[in-house]
Amino acid sequence: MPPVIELEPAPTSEANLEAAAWVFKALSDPARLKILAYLASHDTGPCCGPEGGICACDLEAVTGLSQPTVSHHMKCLISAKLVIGEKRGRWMYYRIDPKGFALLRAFLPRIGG
Amino acid sequence: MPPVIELEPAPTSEANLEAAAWVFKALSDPARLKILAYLASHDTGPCCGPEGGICACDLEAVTGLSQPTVSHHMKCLISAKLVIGEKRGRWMYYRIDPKGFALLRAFLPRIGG
DNA sequence: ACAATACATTGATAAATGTCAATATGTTGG
DNA sequence: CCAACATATTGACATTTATCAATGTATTGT
Repeated sequence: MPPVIELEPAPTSEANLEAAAWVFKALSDPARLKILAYLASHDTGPCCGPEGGICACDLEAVTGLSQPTVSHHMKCLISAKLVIGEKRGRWMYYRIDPKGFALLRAFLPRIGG
Repeated sequence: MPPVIELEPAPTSEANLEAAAWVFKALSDPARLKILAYLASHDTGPCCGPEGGICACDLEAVTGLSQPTVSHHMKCLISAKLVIGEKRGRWMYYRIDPKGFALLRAFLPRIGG
């Protein structure tokens, strides 16, 4: 169960360590990094046309993983506030969520980065 | 087994995804984040005096974990190039390794950060 | 050389994770 | 309403992970 991810400037409290750890864990899988890299570098995918953006089936193609596995990864990325999912019609469109990355940028200096 | 972590500017190749994922995985545990935060904010610890720096037994006190568990975590952080360990006499002294963080800073923009 | 110290390694165990097949849910077109 | 489609959820499984107790290794002080 994901911790509640607050976006405060954050002392290094226990709760903040867990929130940051959760974001890092979401980033600790190559498939999820590949998904993020694709989202970060494409506004549209081949599946659902140039209108919508990037949908789940695009990400199946990008990763070579099964549909349930992609769905699982997206849930993980969304829970870490790294991705925003928006349902339009039958499709889920995904895009980068800056909130998780903002948390990372705020947290990294506290651990040496 | 950890991937070989290269420090090249890095296209989003499979090898680079795995290297970055390995660093993120090292950061995905609250105990390791607490260790890094301590290393980043202290030049010396109470155990081995003001001379040496921060040794393993300092980190046992900081984390409340057993000695083998701390040793395991340090091995993980070192393999990700987030920490440098130096043995002096009986003690292992640890400090932040900038290389892992440099890899992160180079990689984050590729995934939306 | 010996005892004590500091850390590493091994072995064991419970919990979490990534994956897919099967199934369920919700949406659209006819 | 019904069939087809896109995605989510569930269940199962193998793998990985975090943890500690027990033991091993290396270094120091006497």
